[in-house]
Amino acid sequence: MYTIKDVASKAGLSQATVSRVINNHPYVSEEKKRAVQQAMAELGYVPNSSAQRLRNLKTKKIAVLVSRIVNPFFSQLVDAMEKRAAISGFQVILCNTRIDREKELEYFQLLKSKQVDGIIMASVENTWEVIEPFTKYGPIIYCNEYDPAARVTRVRLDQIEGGYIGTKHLLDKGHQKIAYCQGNDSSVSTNRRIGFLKAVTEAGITPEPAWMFKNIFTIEDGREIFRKLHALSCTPTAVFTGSDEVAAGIIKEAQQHSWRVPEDLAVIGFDDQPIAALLDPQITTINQFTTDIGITAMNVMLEIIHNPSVNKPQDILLPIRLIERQST
Amino acid sequence: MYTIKDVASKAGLSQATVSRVINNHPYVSEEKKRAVQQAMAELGYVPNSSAQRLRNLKTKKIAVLVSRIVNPFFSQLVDAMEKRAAISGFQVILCNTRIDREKELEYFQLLKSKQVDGIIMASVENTWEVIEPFTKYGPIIYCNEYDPAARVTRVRLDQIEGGYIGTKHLLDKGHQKIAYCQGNDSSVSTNRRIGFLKAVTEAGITPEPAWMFKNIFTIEDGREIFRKLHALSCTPTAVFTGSDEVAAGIIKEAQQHSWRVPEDLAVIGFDDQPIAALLDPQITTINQFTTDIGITAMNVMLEIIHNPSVNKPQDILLPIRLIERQST
DNA sequence: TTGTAAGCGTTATCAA
DNA sequence: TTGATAACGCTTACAA
Repeated sequence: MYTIKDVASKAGLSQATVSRVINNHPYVSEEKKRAVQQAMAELGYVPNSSAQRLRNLKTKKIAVLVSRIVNPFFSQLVDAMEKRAAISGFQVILCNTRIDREKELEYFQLLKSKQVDGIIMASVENTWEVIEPFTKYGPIIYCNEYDPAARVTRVRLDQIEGGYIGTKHLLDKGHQKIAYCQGNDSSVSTNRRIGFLKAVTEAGITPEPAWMFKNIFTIEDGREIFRKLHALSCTPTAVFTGSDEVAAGIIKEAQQHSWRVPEDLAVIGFDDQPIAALLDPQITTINQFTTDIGITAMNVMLEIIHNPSVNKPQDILLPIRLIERQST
Repeated sequence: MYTIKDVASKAGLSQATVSRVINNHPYVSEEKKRAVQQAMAELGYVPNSSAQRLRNLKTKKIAVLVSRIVNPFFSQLVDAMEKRAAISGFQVILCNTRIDREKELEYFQLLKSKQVDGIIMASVENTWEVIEPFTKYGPIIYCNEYDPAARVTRVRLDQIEGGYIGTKHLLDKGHQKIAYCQGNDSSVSTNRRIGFLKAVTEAGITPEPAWMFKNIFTIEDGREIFRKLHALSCTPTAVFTGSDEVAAGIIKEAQQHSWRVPEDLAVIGFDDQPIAALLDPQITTINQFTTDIGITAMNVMLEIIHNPSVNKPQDILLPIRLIERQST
């Protein structure tokens, strides 16, 4: 492995001059600059980034925490973030928490030990009390998560609105008996439920506890939900799922039990994943403009890193939209 | 930010002793060990990893290169790898090349500049001639890619067999006019084509050039393919797609043109992604045991990092299997 | 415009 | 069993 010293002696110059060339400093004569560049090329020299970081305390890396990378919403989000980051020469470290509090905490050490310049949390497992102490080691922002207690910048959708318009749509279609699925007790799920409850309450309906489900994430979870509903004496006529994957699972299982969708059971998804437009019936869903969220969040993070004084908690809301298809 | 110096003076000991405690060296008295640990805890000290790396030339990070993270095959693969890596205290850096040669090359700098301990290539854009020079900076292995010229360890599936059994299945169903889609000219695609050609040739069929398509990746690409086939005077009765996403696109577009699948057009996918079992008709596909590939590849990489002398090119083949559903 | 040299935080060698 | 100190490779005052 060649070092800056090797380049310097090969070019017959000092390390300082080589360093200046590497970092594009002014006040280097064209002639020496060329000599250095040639020496670097001949040796195939690449600066040791650990040494650079030790000096600069900058890593040009951003950690993105997601709970389930296999969820297309998250992989699309990470894709968008990575694209934006690359333009500014930053790399993304994918941190897959698997909905695990402890694992999330481990990832915070990345910030503490200066392995990343900032953290974007596209999922949040721990409470703000636990997370807050880490903010002094570097910027942390929330993306698509909302915790009223958290004093951080967040880029998000109005999930209350999302829960509301989705439920309102089912009510408008004449449904009175509506089941409700959600993931864990994240802010996203909690706010969607607030929206859901707001809509049904406005319609003068009392939500049925037996139709409210938690910790529902996957296609298989969706299938399970249908089997549970099917076993009840009194079944709902519609389901708000909070996820296209869950919706897909419910729909397939329902069809296998010879139920018609939406006639026997209306199902509404969330996210507008590719799958939503492919099923038969196509799934009515709520579009989150995933790419926009990712790019916006990364923009904010890069801005904060570039100019830490802008790191005042902001609340950036992006639009949300119902996409009516055939499953409702 | 606290350093080892702060811990040392707080504990009234030398930096060397603190370092020994951090690294679990022998010959530290229990008493001083406790003193150091207490000092570290009180300060909330975390070692600066850049400094550690500069000394050790170890990063505990592995770069995983994929061409499209939004492809569920890759996100599942990365998920499996990350899971295995985490068990050994390693982190995965997700490198999304977007099928871009230049971008892939940039990621190789990670190895050269000592930012990762190794690279797993789940996609390969450059030729072996271009990649080979980087192998002297650290271990590089191929995962699910096969280039006969490449002198690297590879964990892979027999893609020739995959192409063969998929095509054989269509032939067994009585199809004589079979179209063929593939991605770019990667080894995966190339080998599948070899298998495809082997099967049709054995059946005494001459492949029709107008039915052979390249650079087909997405659902939308699949839709486009159907429109192209539809416009031909002589249309095939079956399509080998090389991807469940592409298969899904073809099927949906065909249905929108009132073609029946599989009666008017049989379609076979690849990967056994969740989507394959959800469409109507469910997609016949070829299972790649994604999780197994990911874990195996990561196992191999960790072993090489742990003991570089084992880095002799091996060829590890994992099983492949046809999953017959309704689209053929 | 260039060079010298100190220092970033850690670990390993050597001496005590 | 502990401590002093020299690296690791790089950047940046400061001096020339």
